[in-house]
Amino acid sequence: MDSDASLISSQPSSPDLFLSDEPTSGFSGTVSSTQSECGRGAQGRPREPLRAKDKKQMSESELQQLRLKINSRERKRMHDLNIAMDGLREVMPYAHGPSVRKLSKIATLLLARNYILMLTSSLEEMKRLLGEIYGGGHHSSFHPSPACQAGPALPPSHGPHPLPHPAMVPAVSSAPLAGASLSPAVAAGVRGPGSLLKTAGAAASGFQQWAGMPCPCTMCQVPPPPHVPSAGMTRLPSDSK
DNA sequence: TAGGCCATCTGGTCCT
DNA sequence: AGGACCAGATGGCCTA
Repeated sequence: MDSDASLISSQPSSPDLFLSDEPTSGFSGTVSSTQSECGRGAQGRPREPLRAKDKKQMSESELQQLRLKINSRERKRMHDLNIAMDGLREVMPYAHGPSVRKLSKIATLLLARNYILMLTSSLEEMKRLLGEIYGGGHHSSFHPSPACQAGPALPPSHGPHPLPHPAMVPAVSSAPLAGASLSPAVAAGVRGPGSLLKTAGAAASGFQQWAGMPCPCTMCQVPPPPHVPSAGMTRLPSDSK
């Protein structure tokens, strides 16, 4: 534990020092920029702990400089991750606004998963309904060709609901995220029940309405799919890691 | 005050 | 060699 690096870390650099190393505020937000900006020669080398030798050869200040550089990179990486997380929050069908507490990271991920499952289910339901409408004939207008499968299950302009979606809200803000093994706070998706929405009641009452109009999406047109919402948060085997 | 969430640092591992 | 990625540790902030 007492390595040279820990020696450095034992000298807590001031925040100013860290910030001055790289202006993260000016970062472009291109998540993949750090991966593609520098051309690196590809060569397979045996991985061995060569850092230890190098560290001993480096002076104290050089080590500190290296540490600051690495820390800065890691900070930027985490900032990129947070920006991506914010982008995910923006497209989630959840009430946004100053009066709404921001979803936590774990809640965002779980909600996103739920949302994807819901959309998948909606698409399947749409296909089924179209199949019924146009008859069961194999030459009906509805044929699940690859091109049509990418078709408009929802209008292209159908963005995220300004209000919590009926299929999403219960899963996040009140009902247990069907993962069950999550902590209550995480399962609630917010820091404390009822604290996410100051106007939770109003939001909940807007279920079948979408911006004052009947919601065009299939979730509001047809009964909720039997298997998705409740099973939305069932944990994958890999989740249990 | 305990618990949750988060940012940051850090060392290790993997990849190019 | 350098960078990305990952996970553990730590401390601060906030809320019930």
